[in-house]
Amino acid sequence: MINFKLDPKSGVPFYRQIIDQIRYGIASGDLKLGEQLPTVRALAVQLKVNLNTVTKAYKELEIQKILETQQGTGTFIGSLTVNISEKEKHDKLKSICREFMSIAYSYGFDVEDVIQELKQNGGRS
Amino acid sequence: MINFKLDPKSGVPFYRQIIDQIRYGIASGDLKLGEQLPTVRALAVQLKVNLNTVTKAYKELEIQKILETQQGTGTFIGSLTVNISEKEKHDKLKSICREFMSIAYSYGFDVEDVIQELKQNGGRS
DNA sequence: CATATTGTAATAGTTGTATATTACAATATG
DNA sequence: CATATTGTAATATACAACTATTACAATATG
Repeated sequence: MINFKLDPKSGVPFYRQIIDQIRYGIASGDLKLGEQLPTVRALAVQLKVNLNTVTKAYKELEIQKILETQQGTGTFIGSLTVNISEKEKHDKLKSICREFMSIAYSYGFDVEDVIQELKQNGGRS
Repeated sequence: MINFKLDPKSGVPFYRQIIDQIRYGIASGDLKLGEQLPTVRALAVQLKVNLNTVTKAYKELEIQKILETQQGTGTFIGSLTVNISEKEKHDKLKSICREFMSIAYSYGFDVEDVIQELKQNGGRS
């Protein structure tokens, strides 16, 4: 199961964030074939977004055969193997890091400060 | 000087990508105080986006005192100083990093991945 | 069978993003 | 001074994203 998390500051549409997290979850083996995802209503409540937003994400993945849905039952991981290219992964990492540093910089931190902190506490503190 | 690049697939608005790249550039030492940025028109042409889009990015950074602009002359990296106490600063850094990593985790990236990326694009100068 | 649960659909309204276009204002340059 | 260059402003248009709301359809459950 994924620990879904939305970042409102990222500029990335919510439904895209949901889609990506599911895709990355499958690709990394974190989500397995047949596993049930949260219901559209449950995830909407959890993420504090509208029902339609979750629905849009699930539906797009269903069209891509990545998810399988059954009305009245739920939404499940389909059998389609998800491959995420190294380039796409790297682009995503870059995008996340840029946003990270953009925020960090606004508090006066530079890359070294952040690296130092991450090395020390692993972001857990 | 930054090698600006937009990723239309990322979902991040163009103007936000421009902002992030500039802030990242400063935080990584790639952009130095007083350095001139491309003119709004030049960057618009280079990135193949509308003049207004670049303007929006520059203007927001100007409001935040990160850039300084002079009509007829150009746009330059300003001197943003942040004054908060050391303890407050460190607490902030910790909380930012925690937030960073929780998002990175949801995409399957770990601390090492992030550190690696930050080192790559920050240690270049 | 009755009811709850799950996904689906449709409509309307608001906000944000980006484009195109035109024009003006301030500064630099010859 | 004349002109080019740079940032600024204003308007209109189109589309995407998100929300709110209501209702329906298919399946599961007691």
